[in-house]
Parts: sequence; C-alpha cells; structure tokens
Amino acid sequence: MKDGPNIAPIAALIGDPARANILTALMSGKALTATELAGEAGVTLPTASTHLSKLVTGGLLTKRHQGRHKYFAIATDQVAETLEVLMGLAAGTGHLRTRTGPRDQAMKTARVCYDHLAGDLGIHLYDSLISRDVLRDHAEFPEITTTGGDQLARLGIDLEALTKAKRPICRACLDWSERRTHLAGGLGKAILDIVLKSNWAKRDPDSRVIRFSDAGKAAFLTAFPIERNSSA
Amino acid sequence: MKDGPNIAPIAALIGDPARANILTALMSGKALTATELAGEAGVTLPTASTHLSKLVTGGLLTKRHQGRHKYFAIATDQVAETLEVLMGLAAGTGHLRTRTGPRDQAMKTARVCYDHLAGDLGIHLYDSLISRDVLRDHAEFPEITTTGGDQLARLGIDLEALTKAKRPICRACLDWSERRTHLAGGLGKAILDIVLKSNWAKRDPDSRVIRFSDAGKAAFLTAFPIERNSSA
DNA sequence: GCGATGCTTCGGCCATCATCAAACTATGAA
DNA sequence: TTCATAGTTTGATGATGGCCGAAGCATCGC
Repeated sequence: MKDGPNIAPIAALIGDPARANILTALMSGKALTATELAGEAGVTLPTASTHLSKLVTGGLLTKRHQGRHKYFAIATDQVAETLEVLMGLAAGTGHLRTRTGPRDQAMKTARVCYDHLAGDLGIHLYDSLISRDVLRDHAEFPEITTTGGDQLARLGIDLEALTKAKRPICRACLDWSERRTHLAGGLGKAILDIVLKSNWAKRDPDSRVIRFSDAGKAAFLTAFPIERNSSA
Repeated sequence: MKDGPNIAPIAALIGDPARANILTALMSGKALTATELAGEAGVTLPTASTHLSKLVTGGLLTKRHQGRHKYFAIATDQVAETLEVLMGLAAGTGHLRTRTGPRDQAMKTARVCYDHLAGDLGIHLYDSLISRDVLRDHAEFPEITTTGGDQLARLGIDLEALTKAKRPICRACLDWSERRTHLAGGLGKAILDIVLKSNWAKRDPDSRVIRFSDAGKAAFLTAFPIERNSSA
C-alpha cells in the first residue's frame, strides 16, 4: 500500500514559516550563524536553535563549528534543488511574499541560486555555453565537450579539481522566475566565482541579488556570447 | 528582507502525513474519489474531506464532479514535478516508507510518475528516443525532430492533437529511484497509453507499479531500441 | 416522493509543536 | 580568573490544527 519515499516529514520540516525563512536565507549560499538566522526568521535565538537542530537532524542543513560561532548551510545540492522547485511551485500558485518591486526586478535579472547564477543572466550563461558547444545537453546532467574543456580552462577554471569533488560538475537547474534552465553544480559555482572575482558584479549583502555594473554586464555578455550559426 | 516566493504554506500543505498520502496516491495519475483517498490516507471521510478542500484551495489538486462522485487529481505538471523532487530528497535522506522488497523492485523497474512511464524502463525509453534522434535534448523541454515526428506518427501518436493541448508535449522529469531523466508531458503520456493499449503491460490496481509481461517487455525494447552508432 | 450513497460542515476533543524566558554550557578575550 | 558573547536546554504557555462523530446537503435510483 505505502510505496516509495515518505515525503511528509521533509515537507513538514520545510513547512514551518520560521524554518522556511531560515532555508530561504541560506539559499543565498552563504553559511550563516544561528543568531543571524534567528533574525532572518524573525524569532528569538532559542527558537531558532531548536529549528536549526531539527533541520540538521533532518538532513537539510549542515553545521560547521568555527570558534564560538556555529555556521549553518544547505546540506546538499539536492536540498537546494528541492527548495528551488518549491519556490517555482509557490510562485506558480501565487504565494509570492511581496508584490513585484525594484528588489524583485533585480532578483529576476541576476541572483544566486544556492551557489550559482540564476535569473535572466543565468539563463543567458547556460544558453551561451550550449550554443557555443561548450556544454552538450544530456538530460539533467549536461556534459562538457572536449573543445569546451579548453575554453573553460582559458577562463581559469580548474576542471581537474572540479572532477575530484564529489558534487556533480554540471547540473541543470530550473528557474522559478523563468521556468528555464540554468547551470548548477561545480561548474556553475566556478563561473559565478569568476564573475565576482572579476568585479563584474557584487553580491547584495542582504539578499540573493547579484548586482552587475554596466561595464561588468558588458564584459559578461562578451565572455559568454550566444552563437546562432551553430546548426539547431 | 523577504524576497522570492513563500514556500512555507505549500510545504506545510504537503507536510501533513494524511495529505502526503493523498498526494502520493494521486501520483498514480488516476483521479480518485474522496472515499478512496480517505482509505489511502488512513483517515475517516470527514477528515479527508477537509484535507482535500485545503489541497484544492492551495492549488495542488483539482476537483471534478461526476454525478455524486467527486474526483480529485493532481492539478498541474508542476505539482507532480515538485512531488517527484520531494520524493527524491526523501529517498536521499533515508525517509523510505518501507524497506526494499518485491514491491519496491517492481517500482524501480517500471511505474507511473503521474501519467507517464518512470523507473528503469522509463529511462530506457528516454535514452532510446534521444539515441535515435527522435528527441533532441533542449534543457528542460526536449524537442521533437522532424524525422522523429514521422517515427512517432508511425507508432500512432497524434502530434497535432498534442500540440493543441495546453500542457507541454515534452518535459524532462527526474526519477527519484535513479536520479536520471525520463520523459514526461503529453508525449510521455501518449507513449504510456500505447504501452497499455498494446497489452505490453498492465497497471497494478493498488499501486503505481506497471507490470510488463515477458513478451510485452521484449516488444517494448524492440519498439524503443538504443542505437549506439550515433556520434556522442 | 423515498431511501441510499457520497460528501461536506459543525462541534468538541486532544496532541503536537512553536514560542519565549530563564537557566545553563561553552568558547574567547582581558 | 573573570567577564562577555554564542548557543543549547528546560519548562511552561498557548495556539494551531488534525481528528472523529453526528448532523446536514446533494445526487442518484426507485
């Protein structure tokens, strides 16, 4: 009768407003302390602490000790992916937190999705890599072509190091704002790192928004053009 | 501060055990009555009724009147997709409902994911269509090639009718058992219909399992071979 | 009309769980 | 050591919400 995974405990874990706020805040990809997360969630420290321990034992978060601070972060890519899909569904059924405003517009243009680039520019990046045959679409996990590997190396990406890591290098991730694919996984993070290191854009400290300067956006579009001459 | 969609209400809706059971039962793709769902959820009819009305107002289910029966079904592909991803996460964090047994083995081999084929054979189908260039991977929404359209027509699939429907024809859907892609959307449903109509397989009435006969499985593999001569 | 079936609503009971204040532990700094 | 900051645990409170029985509608068949 009962078959397949049991989704209720996980969903219930995410379903509490305070915990949902904590998880949403951690979708910024940054690890945050219990005190910071209490502020994000709008509850006192003790309350946040119990929530955090539940999220950790539930496998959604990891805890890292650093002196007297304890940093919490999203546990796995799979958790981040699930949250993103839930955001898509929430957006689709009209459960938006705020009315559209300038912040939302910036979110739509460029934001972090856990640790990689999402939004319009994230989609552009993905389309560029596909159109230039750097990546080849292969179901949920795109593959890097041999010529693509060279191009990525020229950008300063150490593919060998990425290969060694246990997380997938490439993963397709679906935008809640656009319902289109952008690039997640180790490569997605590596490229976002380049964007930030090149000062093309800065992370908004209070949100998941990524703010490109005009010059930075131009440089980004030049580095990742879309080539239309490749055969469909 | 608060940005992006609000996932808490949706997750809370899914997070109740009775409601999760209802949703999981409806992942069979079949529309079920309130009484049937009460049995699936293990609660009395009044309790199920309140749950169902919450799920409908929450946008997760649709209600269809048919005489004095009321049939409930998953509202959209997006809802089905979200549930599937949640199942993947639940499986990954060890929240399995049952220990692996014969039923689970059958589920792994072939099952319905909402209204299309999932499991090992679902993945095989997808790989076959890609390898034979019937479909071309295009992010989350694969495209049917022109030659592929002819081949599908030869199987008796009315692509024009599918095109008219509002739902996407092709959608990539991720398996919780395999973490690989299979085919969802209108085409996925159409092919499953053919499999059932050809008596290659039957649906288990009590679960999401699809049971292939030996001959049926052979016919299925013949109809959807994997060609290895196409260049990677 | 009548009864029967399928579902919804109402009322009240009960358990769970989120919440916070206060006490406690642990780490770091002076 | 002593104080301060970060976090956890405890205990009590309160509210939300699931649950069921009983009553109320609605639809079908006769």
